[in-house]
Amino acid sequence: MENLNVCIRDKANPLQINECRNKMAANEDSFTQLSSILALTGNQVRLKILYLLNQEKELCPCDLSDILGMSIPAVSQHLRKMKDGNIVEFRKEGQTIFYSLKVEHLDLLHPFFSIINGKNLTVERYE
Amino acid sequence: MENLNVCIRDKANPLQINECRNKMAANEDSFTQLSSILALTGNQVRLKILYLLNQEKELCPCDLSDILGMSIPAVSQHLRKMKDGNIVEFRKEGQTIFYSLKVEHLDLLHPFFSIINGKNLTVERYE
DNA sequence: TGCTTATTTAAGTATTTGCTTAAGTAAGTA
DNA sequence: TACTTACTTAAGCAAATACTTAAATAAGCA
Repeated sequence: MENLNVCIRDKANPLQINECRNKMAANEDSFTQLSSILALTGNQVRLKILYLLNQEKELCPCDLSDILGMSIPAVSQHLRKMKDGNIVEFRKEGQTIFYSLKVEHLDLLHPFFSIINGKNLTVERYE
Repeated sequence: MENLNVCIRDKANPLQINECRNKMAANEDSFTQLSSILALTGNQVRLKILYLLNQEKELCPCDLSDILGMSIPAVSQHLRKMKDGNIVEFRKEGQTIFYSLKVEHLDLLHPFFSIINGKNLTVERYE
């Protein structure tokens, strides 16, 4: 970035800017991690898969393909992304592979499911 | 999709599949809306902007450009997406435009800010 | 009025995404 | 052993994304 288009208004608070910059630097890793998880949920197909896994406990690629009306490789590739992103896991039973949500990030995901179920956000606790 | 690669195992529960399919159809709009909001948060730059707006109440593109170390047009385009997505709004003061979070979706966003601040939702705290 | 400042918009581009089809793997089954 | 079945992986491609630079807009200010 050349940044020739600099804003030089004197109302800006350099102290505030600097504090913000430090905070960003300090939390760089958190932003990276969280945004990558949210990117996984920010796709309609994957959000549906996550919702279904939450509701049905576990499902195989075949079932998901059937429910979502899309090809098995397409589903499989979404599952791989989420497995790599550490929000789903699987177990094998014969040649069938059952996917499920990892407990680790359930707290992040649960409010999303509540929204979809129509239980509005403002009441989003469920203990 | 040609779906030649169909799974035909007999263990599948057609009743379960069908219920799921109905549920997906019934909530189609919710999935579309929520995933599009989550897609906005699933970008590191935008997540940072949202975090900063939450913390500083309001900021102009110029400040954000300065804090994030990126060009003003780049910031402006992210802000536009989020404005279109209805999660930020703005007010004008002279030639300066101050962006802020829309209250409407604060409940969805707040847990993200808590995670970044280290107040983790789950058990993995470290204080 | 003309010049500067703050911001947006537009056009161009490299990268990423999400599908497709085809091929590969691995666990039953005959 | 060979043939299914369930799934993954690879390659290819159209569309979307996120930046870049340059031009446009619009609000002060001299």
